[in-house]
Amino acid sequence: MAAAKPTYHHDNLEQKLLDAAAEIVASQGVAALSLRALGEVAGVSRSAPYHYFADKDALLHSLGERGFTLLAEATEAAEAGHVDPVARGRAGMRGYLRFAQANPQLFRLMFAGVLPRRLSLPLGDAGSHYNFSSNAAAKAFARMQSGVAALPDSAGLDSQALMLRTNTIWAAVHGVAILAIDENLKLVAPELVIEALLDRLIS
Amino acid sequence: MAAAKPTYHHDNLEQKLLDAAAEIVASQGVAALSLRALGEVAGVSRSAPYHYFADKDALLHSLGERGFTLLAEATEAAEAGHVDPVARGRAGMRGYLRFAQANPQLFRLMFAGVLPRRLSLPLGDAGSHYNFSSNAAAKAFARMQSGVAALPDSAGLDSQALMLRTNTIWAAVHGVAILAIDENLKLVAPELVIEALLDRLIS
DNA sequence: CTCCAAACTTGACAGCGTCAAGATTGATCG
DNA sequence: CGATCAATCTTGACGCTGTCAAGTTTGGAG
Repeated sequence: MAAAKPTYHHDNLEQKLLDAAAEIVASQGVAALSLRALGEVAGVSRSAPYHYFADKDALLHSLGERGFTLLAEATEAAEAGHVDPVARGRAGMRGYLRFAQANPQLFRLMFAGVLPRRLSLPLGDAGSHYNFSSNAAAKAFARMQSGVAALPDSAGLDSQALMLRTNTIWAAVHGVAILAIDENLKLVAPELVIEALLDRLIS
Repeated sequence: MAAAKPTYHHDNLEQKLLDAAAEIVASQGVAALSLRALGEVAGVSRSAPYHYFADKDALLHSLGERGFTLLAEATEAAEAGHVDPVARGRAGMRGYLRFAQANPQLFRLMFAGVLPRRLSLPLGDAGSHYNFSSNAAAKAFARMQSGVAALPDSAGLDSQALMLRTNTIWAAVHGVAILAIDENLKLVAPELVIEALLDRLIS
């Protein structure tokens, strides 16, 4: 048992706070996350987080950022081992769905419009900009885009057409993920819906 | 100017409250909706709503219910005039997207997982049940399903296959709508994405 | 005219995010 | 070793929130 008395210096409290916040969100949803409960879990007072996050929104933003990094890792891991671009693409999309199912509360947080302060980030090399709620999100999208570019049917597409195709596939898969975690696809397994979409969209 | 003094009996205060709440949500988002502000707008005290709604969640639930009714009306209006099943289906989906774009905050509320107390409603005539966050949502889905059933490619599909196809189309369109209202498709017009999906999914 | 149940208000409480002011600490320098 | 300081964390306080209990007003029935 560590001291129950106030301790003033921790190491890496920022990470500890993020971990605790992630656990609360995962288990009870974003609505249940209060700075006071967070402090209690992290063994720290209610306003300690203000030294690392400007306000609660900034904390949620960091949580979302982490989420997009995890999402990118999950799809990357799902693609690993596949060499055929079509197989890779399909595997990645299945990974996207599985991530959402495994982290429903986090996924909702990432896309529920809760995240403030969207960033305008340079995307690709054309100097075009893409509004994303996080830096990691932009990277994840860029990865996805290069995967789509590698598909046989994408040969010869100009950048605008490639962007359209990437958005199309993404939107479809994302729709399945969102509806799946809200249990709105109950009568049909989400995996079946994903396969049906991939059959039509990826080749 | 009506009396500034407390008035104790209004007519149809429930509707007045819902209207005021809808306006606040539409203009400032669900996070800005407080019962106190609601009471002020409706010219009533802070706890008057408790006579019509068990709590704030119940009020949000009613707002969502109204949203699904409006969504159903919007898609129905979009389909009106088209006789060809394919044209009807495509028009309905375009209406779905336009509704989301015209009512982003409401649409988010309907699908953000904010809505509590999902209902388990009988769907169709097979005695199967479908979890929906509102009664009107179930009706809207049933309408959509009958539209999909009318498509030429749906001929001979059993109920499970038909359900799969409905879910597939819905998920794809819903994904576009959700990403569109969060401005994540900025580099490509959402309308283009919808058309690309309808080309692949509806025929 | 009286009375009552429904409609609405007021007072109060705990919990929330946030800020200002104070307490504690490990590190640095004489 | 002892003093000093900036970084770190706590405590107190404020206004806002959802919610409930108790009180007030009202239209209508008897």
